[in-house]
Amino acid sequence: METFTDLIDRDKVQQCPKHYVLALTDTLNVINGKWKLPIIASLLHGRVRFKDLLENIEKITPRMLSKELKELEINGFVKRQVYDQTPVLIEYLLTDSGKHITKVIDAMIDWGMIHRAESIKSRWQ
Amino acid sequence: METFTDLIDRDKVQQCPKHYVLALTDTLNVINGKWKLPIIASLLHGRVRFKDLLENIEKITPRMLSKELKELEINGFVKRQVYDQTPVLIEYLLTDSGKHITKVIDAMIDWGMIHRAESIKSRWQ
DNA sequence: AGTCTTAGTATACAAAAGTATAGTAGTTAT
DNA sequence: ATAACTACTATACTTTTGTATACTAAGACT
Repeated sequence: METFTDLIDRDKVQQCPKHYVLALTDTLNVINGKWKLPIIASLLHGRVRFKDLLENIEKITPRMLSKELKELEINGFVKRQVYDQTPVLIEYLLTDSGKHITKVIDAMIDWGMIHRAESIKSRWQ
Repeated sequence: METFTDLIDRDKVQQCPKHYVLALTDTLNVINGKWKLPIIASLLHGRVRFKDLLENIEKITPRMLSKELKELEINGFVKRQVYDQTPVLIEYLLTDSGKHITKVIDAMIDWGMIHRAESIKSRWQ
């Protein structure tokens, strides 16, 4: 597949297709904000309950957790599963799309680590 | 190098090292907000002047452009070069780190496009 | 002297994101 | 009857992010 890097290399970025821009802003929306990545990290373990997320993620309030989970669900990133027991059991889990975001996270960590190394180096030049 | 995906696969994410988290938030800080990616996209063409950025990036105000460029400069992502001519010429350009962010952008576009395809599919199931 | 250009800054405001704290509904346990 | 647990919601507030509009400084141009 043709990548963004390819487009840049050929100095064609001005014609960067709209579906690329859409895909990019989609991804940004999914990971952006203070709590999205911590939530995703917690869900990568498997199915988790509201209460456990509240405990695992330091300092998040129920309001923010509820809001973010709703957004992630609407965006098809997270599934909310209700088990009709008593007491009611509700579990959150990542969809397949949700699981695949690790590729993006890897690329981000990769860049971030190289970038840190380079900014330290350049301070001593 | 050990990736985030590796950590998840081995169910070890709880011990996810701090430098990974730092690298990840660094990257997120660089690309998030409304204007960062449009500015980066414009700078990928080469050296650009303030005025040209104002024209290339639709609807950005000089205040926001100035603010974002300063942040990107502080983060070692962009370089500001002053040519002592008359009239003064100032050019902005990406550092090497800045250029390499295309890898992250590629991963994001990739995920975004697959995710879009999957959410459309799942609507008809 | 007045206008143009470049590269911004200043001030005030609106909107979005996040925080703090308390409360609710439906059980279950004592 | 009262207390506890789960999964939230409500209200009010603060902080951050972004917008609108106008202005400045320094030289060049006429």
